[in-house]
Amino acid sequence: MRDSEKVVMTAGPHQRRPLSHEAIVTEAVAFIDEHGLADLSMRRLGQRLGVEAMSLYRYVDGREALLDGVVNHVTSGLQIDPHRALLPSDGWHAFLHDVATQVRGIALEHPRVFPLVATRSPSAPWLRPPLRSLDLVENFLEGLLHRGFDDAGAVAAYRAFSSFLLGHLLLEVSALGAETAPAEEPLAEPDHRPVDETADELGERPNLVRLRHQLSADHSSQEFEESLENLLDRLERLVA
Amino acid sequence: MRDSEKVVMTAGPHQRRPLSHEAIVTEAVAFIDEHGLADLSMRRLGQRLGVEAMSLYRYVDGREALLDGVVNHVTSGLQIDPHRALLPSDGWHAFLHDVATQVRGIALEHPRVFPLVATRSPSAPWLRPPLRSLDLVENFLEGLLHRGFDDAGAVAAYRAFSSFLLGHLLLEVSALGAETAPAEEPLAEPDHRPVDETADELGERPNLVRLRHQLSADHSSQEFEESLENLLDRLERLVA
DNA sequence: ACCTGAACACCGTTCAAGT
DNA sequence: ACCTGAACACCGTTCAAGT
Repeated sequence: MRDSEKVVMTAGPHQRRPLSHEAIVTEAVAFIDEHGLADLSMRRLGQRLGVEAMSLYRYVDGREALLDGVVNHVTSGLQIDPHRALLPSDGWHAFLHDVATQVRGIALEHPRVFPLVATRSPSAPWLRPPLRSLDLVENFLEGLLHRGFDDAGAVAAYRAFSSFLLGHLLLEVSALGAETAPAEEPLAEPDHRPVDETADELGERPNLVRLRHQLSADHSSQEFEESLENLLDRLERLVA
Repeated sequence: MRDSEKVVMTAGPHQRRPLSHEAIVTEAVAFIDEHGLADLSMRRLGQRLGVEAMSLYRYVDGREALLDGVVNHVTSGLQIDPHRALLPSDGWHAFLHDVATQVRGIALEHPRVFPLVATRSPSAPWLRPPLRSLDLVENFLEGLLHRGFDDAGAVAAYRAFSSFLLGHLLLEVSALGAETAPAEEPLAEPDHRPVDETADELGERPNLVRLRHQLSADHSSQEFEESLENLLDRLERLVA
């Protein structure tokens, strides 16, 4: 850790609600949202809860288990009810659209947690991120089967859908990081470079120079919807 | 770190080739391939190079910079030559297929490094994982423009392509992790559970019980090819 | 029952000192 | 020029001891 980013985390004995697995995990999520995963330590988390780090070990099984808890916590907000109709004219189309929108909501609410959801090893070989719990997948499959998919189709849809969500949402939160990360010390040397400051870095790369604004432009919502529609079209072939 | 997984890393003073940025990064990649990112420390990496940890700081700017170096190193193997024809009848179709295959090759060669490629914040807002360097993106865009894409089409293709690669490859390496992770202590209690050992964990989840083998089955190569073909079809609409 | 002090084996990083 | 010893401020984790 460089000296300039040494973290002091002065938030003193915060509240001192009764400790519990739930309370600890919730606070860990809040911490990562604010400071990022790299700054999360058992000691600092304890401090935020008004307790010494060692106390946390009564409720969580170490740091790795805590991170599993964090992933479970953010994904447990998902409501996948396989049998309730979402609209008058419900179908698997609406069902998948709803699940996709919910997962995207989580990713955007917790952009610094989502990479964890995307990259932690699933706990069983039949689970894939980002729908990584037994209940979530059971309900997801049931929702599709209930709406006309056969077994093979539902399995194929689970895979294609997982891959779609991972790709789009990771790209989206990664773009969020790219905008905020370079602003580490925004007040350092306000303007010592020429107006077109990026010309130097980009150098002899004419396409990048010409297209960098288009490349940075954010159309993630539309792209998400369009790609999702495309995926749904593809899945038409799988429904029995 | 639980006691059972305490790492001893007994590989003594390995070689003692002359230290350099390149040598250090290369060894770091090898280390992550073998032991995973969590076990990589400056001290252990120094040990592997026959040197004290402090010596590494002459050549790399700390651990975070080392990880950036690791990401650059594995992606620098990519050969994106925008103007050389890959086949007699070259076109953007073949060009994208080639790039996709190369990136997939990297992910499968370094499954424990790829999550880093996928999740580290890009160094500029016009870069997206997994094609995260200025040269890579410049060549990628040039390759498409050279084969008939206009500016907007090339930018849209870059995005769709990035998302596709991220999703598929992360899903694929994540599946690799799920198979190896539970086998932490494979000799502990060989068979004390009933034959259908998974029935307990899966509980009242009939779809999972019935489909778990299909869910675990690996068809990643075919799925990659098929989804890629689908993406290429979609991109037809973008070419001028 | 719940929390802590003290301790252990590790970290990343700096820097004056060695060769 | 290149490497190291010693030191500093941190880690995760255990466990006997306190209340």
